[in-house]
Amino acid sequence: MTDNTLEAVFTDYKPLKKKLFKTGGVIFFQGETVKNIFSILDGQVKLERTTIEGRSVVMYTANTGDSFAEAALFSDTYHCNAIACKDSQVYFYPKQAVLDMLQTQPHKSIEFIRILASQVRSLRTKLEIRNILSARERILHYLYLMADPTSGEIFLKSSLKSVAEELGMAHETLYRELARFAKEGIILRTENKITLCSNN
Amino acid sequence: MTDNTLEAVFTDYKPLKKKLFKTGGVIFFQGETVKNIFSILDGQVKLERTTIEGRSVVMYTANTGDSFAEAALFSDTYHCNAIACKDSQVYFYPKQAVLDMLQTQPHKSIEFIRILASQVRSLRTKLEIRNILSARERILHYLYLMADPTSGEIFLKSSLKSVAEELGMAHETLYRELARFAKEGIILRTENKITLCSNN
DNA sequence: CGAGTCGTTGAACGGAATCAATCGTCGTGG
DNA sequence: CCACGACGATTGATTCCGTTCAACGACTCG
Repeated sequence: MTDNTLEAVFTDYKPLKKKLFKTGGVIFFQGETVKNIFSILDGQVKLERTTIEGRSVVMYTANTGDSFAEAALFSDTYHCNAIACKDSQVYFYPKQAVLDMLQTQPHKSIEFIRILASQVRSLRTKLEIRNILSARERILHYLYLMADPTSGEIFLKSSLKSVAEELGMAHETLYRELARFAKEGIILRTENKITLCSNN
Repeated sequence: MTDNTLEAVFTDYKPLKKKLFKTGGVIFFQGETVKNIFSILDGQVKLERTTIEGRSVVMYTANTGDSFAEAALFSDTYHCNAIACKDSQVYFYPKQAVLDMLQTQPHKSIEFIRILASQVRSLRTKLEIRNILSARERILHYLYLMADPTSGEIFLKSSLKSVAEELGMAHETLYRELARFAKEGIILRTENKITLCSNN
């Protein structure tokens, strides 16, 4: 849906470096010098940081087609760890080459701005959802935002468990509330589709 | 701290439109055609959306120096409402003029990319904090991120109440936990400063 | 076929929201 | 100038919602 890929920016940048990371493989560590930014040809990568107590906190989960660490273009070191959570094919874009390209090719930088702007909007939406304290209303608002405006249909691309993670709640809570919504007739559920029943 | 202002991008863009909005004044509504993007000379503006039940949810609070609605550059309509929550002086940057400028002046577009990248990083950090379910640990992690790495000092720029809002919890909870931290000797509190006691 | 994961539901506990009351400060207008 | 209202900070009491622990079926994959 959101077209977050850098590939459009790099259509004619041929000498791409590509590398396969096994599940658990480290693309970079927090504090390392920034040499590249990345996009995922296929797989999944988590950006995470460690808390004082040593627990890891997920900042962002990048999927196939997404780019990540673009924000590091203007930073000397990475601010988090990047770990492959599936076997992943990852493209490397050297930082300096990217900066040069943006400097010299206006339409590429506009495209890059478009991608970043789309990321900003998507992140704001996620934060907006988190600003709702009640789990029930948070889920409802999420469904409302995700649903097709006319049909009210939501096609689940990912597992409910990862949706729960995105919503910032225990997955059990999501299951329970969805069951309750279904019982109350607010939603209809099939295999991988949820339909919002608009009875206003 | 984060230099989110657009002014650097517009140093030589003279014919600025500036307007004063009283508290509660509407800069734009969701659904309106995008004509401008904005920055705040002085004041505070909330970007919000309405839920199905009619409650308003804050997406973003922009303060003096911040720009907002830059993500709307690539959108036909605004995706949220913008309301002044203090009397605010707001700069207008016509959308098309901005796009033209980015197209023609590479160093400006690089600067714009830098601003957007910084916003992405800041939003990711906020989201990272929200991924911690326990209020206690969330506050602790927030303090850790905000503190000066060497001195452990945190200077409170805003009210604790707005910090609580940013952390996504009731303000009473924040007060209580801070009091508890102080009692446990984890932090030291003075008027507008919190110091993390590093006893690892 | 067993290990791993998702989806689902139950039970119980605890933590965080909510309601409420007080105090101090600041700005404003009569 | 002082009273009043608004708001932030703080703390207490209570309620309830959501986490956590637990158990089970279904499914996939090696």
